[in-house]
Amino acid sequence: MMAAQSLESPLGNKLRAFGDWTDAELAILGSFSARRRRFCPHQTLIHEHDAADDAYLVHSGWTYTYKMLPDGGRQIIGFPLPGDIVGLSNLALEGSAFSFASLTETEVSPISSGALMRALSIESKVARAMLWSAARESAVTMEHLTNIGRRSALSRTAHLILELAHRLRQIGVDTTGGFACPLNQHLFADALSLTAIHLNRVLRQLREADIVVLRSGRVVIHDYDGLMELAAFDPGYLSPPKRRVL
Amino acid sequence: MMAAQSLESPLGNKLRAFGDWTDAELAILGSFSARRRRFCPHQTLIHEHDAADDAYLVHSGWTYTYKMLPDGGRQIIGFPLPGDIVGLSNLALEGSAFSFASLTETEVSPISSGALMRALSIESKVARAMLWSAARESAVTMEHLTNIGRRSALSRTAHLILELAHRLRQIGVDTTGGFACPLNQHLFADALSLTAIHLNRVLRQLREADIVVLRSGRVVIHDYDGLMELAAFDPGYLSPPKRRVL
DNA sequence: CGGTTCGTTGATCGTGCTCAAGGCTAGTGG
DNA sequence: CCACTAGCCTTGAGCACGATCAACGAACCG
Repeated sequence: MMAAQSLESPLGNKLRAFGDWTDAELAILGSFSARRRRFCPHQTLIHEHDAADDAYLVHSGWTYTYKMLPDGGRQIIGFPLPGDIVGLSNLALEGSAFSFASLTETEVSPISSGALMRALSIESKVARAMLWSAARESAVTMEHLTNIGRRSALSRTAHLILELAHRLRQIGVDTTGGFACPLNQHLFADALSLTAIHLNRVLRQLREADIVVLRSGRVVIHDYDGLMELAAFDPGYLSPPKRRVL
Repeated sequence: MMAAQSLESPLGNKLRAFGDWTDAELAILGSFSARRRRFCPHQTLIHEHDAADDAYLVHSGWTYTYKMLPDGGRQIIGFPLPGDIVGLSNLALEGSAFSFASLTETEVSPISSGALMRALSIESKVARAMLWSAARESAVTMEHLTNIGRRSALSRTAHLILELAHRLRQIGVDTTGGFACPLNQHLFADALSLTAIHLNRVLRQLREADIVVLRSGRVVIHDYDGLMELAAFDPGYLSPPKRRVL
């Protein structure tokens, strides 16, 4: 009976294509729906930057995930619908990369990291590290999304430069004052959703303001604080968790 | 010795924050680097839409991931650096959500789905389904990124409407002719990185062209083919794999 | 009723695009 | 040594897409 329920749910519809499900497998899937919680419209289930100990399987209702910018801008990442699982990647992160809110009345099942790990039957540090790695990649993509969607050309150029500097530092490259960078302006432009011509003018602004200079395969940072402020950069989304997650 | 090597590599630097690593754990991590392949600059390692049986751990060099649009536009998703693992999510997908290319000379280790699953010590259909779910979410976000970065307001509005229609259909909602949709124009605008005012004008265009109408919580599609063409929509990234992956 | 939220329209402005041209530098061959 | 090429970078002029500011209308609800 629980089995039947599973395959007739929105999640079941999505997963039907995976072939036949044994009763044992359906029981595990069904266990995700054990606890149910109901939310009124416009409730926030996950706050950006907060620790998210649960992911959520959506049963009914419309929801949305989003990021806010310091200036009040909002970038909606997506609209999770019934059958979607929201925030799997948060389980591997110290703070959520996005906020998650109900749009209509919504019914969800929280999925704890413990329940997920038991369902996947994994419990190893390597697994946690891999999942963190995947989760970080996803957080970086979301950051790019809000960067391109809601920041000015100048600000998002600054943001990308800082992202690269921080990621290089994490793998042991000394970036004080700058770093080697083989990107030409065309690549940069395609990453920032600008034309190479306009990027060029942006780089000139950064150069003339004595903030950062790109030339011949090298990024030279003259005013790190100014760059951080321009970009409203918060490196949290790149860092490995300090406390044990998953 | 392999242990020492592991923690001094770029990946090791990133993962050091996970605490002490036992020799056994380091051996598994080290096994990811067993096979190595070298690539000249500007080689394509993963083609968008192609099956990607391997993920890649980058050892050295700069690389980039991107999506192309029919009109020749390119959206760069990110710049994987040494220590990053590229394409984990592809292992759960039938076709890669992006292309992956070397920028400089690059050294990588392919990670097969088998190797990954052994490392995570999982082998269950539930796990595959969960990982597919996470991978699809990631593919959707990348699609949003290129949508916002490289498409006109009109085209990306059409694209989002089609995404919602297809996802609803996957969970059993009948969307022929339209669907119920509680999004107001402000939400839509924030998802599309437009102002609500401009979105309103875009919606008027779509209405006056008899393509699609949004009104009072309902999307009515009058010209499905026209909408598909406007959006250059390819639903592949939403579908569950038809062949067995992972 | 007044208040609120949402949708609609107009007028104007500006960021970033397009088209076009020219300037560097490195590499190649005379 | 110079001529020539090919990439890449730089700059200018004009344009357009979408933002901003400001109102007003419609529906809903206390």
